[in-house]
Amino acid sequence: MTLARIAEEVGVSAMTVSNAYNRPDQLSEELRERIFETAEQLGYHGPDPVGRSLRRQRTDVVGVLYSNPLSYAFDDAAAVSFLRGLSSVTEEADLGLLLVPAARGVSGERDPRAASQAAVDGFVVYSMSDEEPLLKAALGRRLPTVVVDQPLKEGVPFVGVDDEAAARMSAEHLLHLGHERFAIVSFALSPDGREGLADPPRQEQASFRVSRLRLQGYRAALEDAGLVWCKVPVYECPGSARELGRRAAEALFPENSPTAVLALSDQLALGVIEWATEHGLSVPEDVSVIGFDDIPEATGAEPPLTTVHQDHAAKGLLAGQMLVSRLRGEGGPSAEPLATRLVVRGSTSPPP
Amino acid sequence: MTLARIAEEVGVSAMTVSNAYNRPDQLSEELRERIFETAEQLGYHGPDPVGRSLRRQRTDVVGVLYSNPLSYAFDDAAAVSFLRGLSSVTEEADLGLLLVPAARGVSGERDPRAASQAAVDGFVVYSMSDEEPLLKAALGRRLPTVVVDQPLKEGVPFVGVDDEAAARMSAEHLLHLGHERFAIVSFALSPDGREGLADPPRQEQASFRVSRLRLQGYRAALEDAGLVWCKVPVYECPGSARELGRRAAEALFPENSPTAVLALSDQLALGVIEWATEHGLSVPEDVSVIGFDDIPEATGAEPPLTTVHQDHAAKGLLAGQMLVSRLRGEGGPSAEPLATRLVVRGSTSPPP
DNA sequence: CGACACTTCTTTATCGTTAAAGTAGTGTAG
DNA sequence: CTACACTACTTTAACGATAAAGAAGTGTCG
Repeated sequence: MTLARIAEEVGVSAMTVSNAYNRPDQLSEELRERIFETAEQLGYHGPDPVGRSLRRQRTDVVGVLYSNPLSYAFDDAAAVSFLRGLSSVTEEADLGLLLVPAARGVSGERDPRAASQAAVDGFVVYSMSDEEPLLKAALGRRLPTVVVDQPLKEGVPFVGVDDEAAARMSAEHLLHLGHERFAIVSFALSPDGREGLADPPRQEQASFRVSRLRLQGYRAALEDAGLVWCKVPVYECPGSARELGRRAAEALFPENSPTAVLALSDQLALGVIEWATEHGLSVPEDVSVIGFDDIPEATGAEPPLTTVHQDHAAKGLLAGQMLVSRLRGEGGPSAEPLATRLVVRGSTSPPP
Repeated sequence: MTLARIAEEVGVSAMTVSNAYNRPDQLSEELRERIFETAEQLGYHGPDPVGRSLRRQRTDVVGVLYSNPLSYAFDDAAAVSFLRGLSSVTEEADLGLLLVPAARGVSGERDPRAASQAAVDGFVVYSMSDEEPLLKAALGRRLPTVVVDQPLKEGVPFVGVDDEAAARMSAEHLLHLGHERFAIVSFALSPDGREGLADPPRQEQASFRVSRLRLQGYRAALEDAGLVWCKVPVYECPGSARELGRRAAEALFPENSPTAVLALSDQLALGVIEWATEHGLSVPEDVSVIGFDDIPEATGAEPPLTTVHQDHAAKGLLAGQMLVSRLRGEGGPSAEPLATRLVVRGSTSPPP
C-alpha cells in the first residue's frame, strides 16, 4: 500500500497525500480527512520511513558504536549510564538510537560493514580502540561523529575526561600518604588479549588511549616524587573483570609486595582487594588500593573503595548534545574535558 | 557519491559495481579490485544503506518500544537485563536494534508517529500499557512483532511469565507461614498517575495487564484461604520507585497494621522495609514483606528480600529468538510462559 | 561441429517518497 | 479592473540502490 495508491483512490495527486501527512496547512481540512479515511480503509499507515529517508536524505537516527559486542554494554554499568545520558538527549531531539550490531567474526575481528550499512545521520563512537576497522568504516562515511573516551582523532569531536590528570591525582594521593612501593593493574593496552607484565615500550604504544594516558599520569606523578618508573610493575589484564584483578594481584604480590596498588578500573581494584583479603593482607592497613570510575559497588565494598569519580551519564549527555547540534548544522559545544574528582573512602591509608 | 558515479568512472554498469560489493562471485577479481580502487579515490564508501533498504524492502533493524521515555529504561535493572538478552540475539543475527524515541509530549501522551516513522523490519514491544496509541501505531504497521510482559493481544506473539500464578505462589507462602492480616502495595494500575487505595472495580479494570494479573493471583490465594478480599487494602503507587513504597507504607500501616505486605515489585518492597525499619517495626519479626522481580539489590538488602524471581535476560533472549525466526519466515518458538520461582530470604517469617 | 554450460557483464524496471516549481481559481487592495 | 497575494492543489524529477532477466564470449564434450 503506497501513497500513490491512496492518491488514486481519493482522486488526487500523490503529493497531496504526502502533504496530508507532512504539511496539513497545504490542503483543506476536509480533503485531509477524506484521505485519512481512505488510508484507514485500505490499511495504509502513513508514509514509508525508508522511502521518506531516501528522498529527504536523512534518517533521524543516531548510530552507536561500542567497543565490544553490544550485549556486553548492558553488563557494563558505565556504558549503561552513558547510554542513559545519550538517550535522554536523542529522545528529546526526536532521534532514534541505533545500536549497531558488530559481533566478532571467527577471526575475532568485527565486521566493518556494520558501520557502512547503518542507516543513520551520525555516529557516537564509545570507547573504541584506535585501530578497529569498524571505526575506520564509520569515520569513512563522513557523517557527523562524536568520539567518547577514545580514540582521539584529529578533527573528530571528542568527549572524555582528562585521564592523565586524573591518574596523576590518584597517584599523588598515595604519595602524600607516604607510599613508595607501588604496583599498577591495568586493563588492556591493545586488543591482542595479552596478559602479564607490560614493559614501558608496550605501555607507550598502547592502542587504547585511555590506558596509555592513565599510565602516563601515574608515571608523571611517581617520577616527580623521585621514584624510578621502570621498577614499578605494570600488570596488564585482557579486560576489566574482577576475576582479572585477582589474577593480577596473585602475580604481583609475592614478588613485589607493594604497599599501594593503582588500578585502572574499580572492577580490577575490587578484584585486588578480594585477593589480598583472602590472603591475609588487610586493606588499607597492609596495602592501599585505589580504583578508577566510581561504580556503584565501590561504596558498598569492604572496605569502601577510594577511587576517581567520573560522571558517565554526563558524558552521554554531552556527546548527545554535541552530535545533535552538529546534525542541525550548528557549531555546538565542543571538546572540553569533563571533570573528575578523587573520592577518598576506606581503601587507602598511610603505609604500614 | 553514488554507485552510478563509480560505474561511469570505471566504465561498467551500475549493476556491476553493486555486485562488486554484494556478490563478489559475479565479476572477475581484477575488475572488482579496480572498482574498489576507484571508489576509494572518489571517496565512495559502499552502497547507501537507505537506497539499499528501499530496493530490498528490508532494513535489517529491529525496533524496540518501551513503556516510558527511553532514558528511563537504562535506570531500570530489569529493562537493562532484558535488552542484554535481546541484543545478544539480534546481534548474532546481524540485526540492528533501534531504540524508538517517544518522549512524552506536552499532554503526557507519546507521539504515535514515532512508531510509524521507524525504519524497521519488526518490533519488540516491552511492557507497554494496553491503550498506548504508540502501541496501536506499531501494530498497525503489520510488521512481525513480539510483545513482552504486556499487553496480551490476540494474535500477537507474547513473552512473559505467568504473573497470576507467581503472585498466587507468593501469597501462599505467607499464608503457610500463618499470616492473616495482609496489605498490598501495587505499582500503577492505569497510566493516569493516581496514588492511593484502589477499590476492586479499579483493580479489575487496570489497563496494565501485569498489575491486574498479580492482584488476581493474590486475591485467588487469599480467598482460597477464606479471607475477604475487599478488606485487604491495595495501595496503588504511580510508579515503582523505592520512595513510593515508603509512602505506601506510611499510608497503610497506621490504619491497618498488617503482618504481611505483598509488593508488586522489589523496589516497592524495599521502600516498605525502609519505612517500617525507621518506624520501629522489625522485618520480618513484626511484619513480613515480599517483593517481585528479584533485582540484584534484593540479596544485599537488610534483611535480604524474599521475592519472586524472574529471568529478565531470558525474556529478552526469547523475544529476540521469536522475532528473528518470524523475520526469517520460519514459524519459530512461540508463547510459553517463562518460569518463575519463589526465593525465600530473610524478609518473611511467621506472624508475631 | 553443434549443443550446452559457464562466466562475466548489461538492461530494464522499480522500491516509496518529497523538494521545488508551477497552475488555477479566488479574494483584495489600489 | 488590474495587479498581486493567497489557497489548494499538480507536475516533474529525482533520492540510491538491486532483482530479474538477458546477452556476449569462452570452453567442453560427444
